[in-house]
Amino acid sequence: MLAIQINPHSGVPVYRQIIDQVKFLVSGGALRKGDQIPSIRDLARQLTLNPTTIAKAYELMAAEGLIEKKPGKGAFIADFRKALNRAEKELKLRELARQLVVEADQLSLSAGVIMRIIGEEMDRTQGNFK
Amino acid sequence: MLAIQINPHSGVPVYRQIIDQVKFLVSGGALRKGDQIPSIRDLARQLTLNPTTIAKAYELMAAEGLIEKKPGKGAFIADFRKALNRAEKELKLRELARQLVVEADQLSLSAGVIMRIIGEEMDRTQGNFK
DNA sequence: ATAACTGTATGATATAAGTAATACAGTTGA
DNA sequence: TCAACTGTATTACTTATATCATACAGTTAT
Repeated sequence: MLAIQINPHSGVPVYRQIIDQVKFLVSGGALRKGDQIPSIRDLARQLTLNPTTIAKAYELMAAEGLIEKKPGKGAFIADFRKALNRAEKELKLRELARQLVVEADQLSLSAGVIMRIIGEEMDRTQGNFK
Repeated sequence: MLAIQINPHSGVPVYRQIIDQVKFLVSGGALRKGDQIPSIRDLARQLTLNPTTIAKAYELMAAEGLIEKKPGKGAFIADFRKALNRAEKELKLRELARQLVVEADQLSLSAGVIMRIIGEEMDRTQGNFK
């Protein structure tokens, strides 16, 4: 059973918390392509939430290409890496990069520091970087 | 006069657009520490918006340490780099870095590609990186 | 075929976010 | 001093967000 913990009083919408946690689990390798995640209703019961709320999270994840929903079967981690081509991926990342660079510039952190911090975060993420 | 352009139909709240543009102008060197920015009421007139909306943007920028508001005088770009110490700065940046790394991992972009894109964005930003 | 499961669609409701109207209060500089 | 400027505070209004209740419709496996 998937270990999803939500905090209803965190201020972060629960549907967002669900997405973040699934992403985190995928990122850490706990969930892999093809793995089944709980059905909308199961997770709704488990978290004592309305199924519509879970459906919203799943809907958004499916739109991102993170999962695939199969009516009658369930929801599965998708091969989302193929959903976007190389150029689209880079564009998506570039947005985040620009945001980070602008922020870093305003903090007057040097290029070296920025690169070090990113490197450290890569190490911390148990993804494909090791 | 400050060149601030807002788009009321972009979906992005106008107070946020204002903050983003000021940050952009600071980042690009068009605004420097000590420079005066328009008074709340001036900008409100200029953009045909309620002063309260501008006040909100200024309030948030002041809270971030980006500007200083001086009643009776106006608002000025602050020496915000001194507002945070080194550790706080890095912590702030680390948050953005983690977000970027998780995203990049999910897109299965290599460390090399990530570093290249960030480098390119640094070049693009006319900040202190050159 | 049909019970038990999947996700889907529609509408209601409560809360928060964004913006505005308006009145307030302090600072400046002739 | 006082007119003309600064930012501030309170309140109201509108729109968007988040969640829920409930009914719908397709798929599966016995």
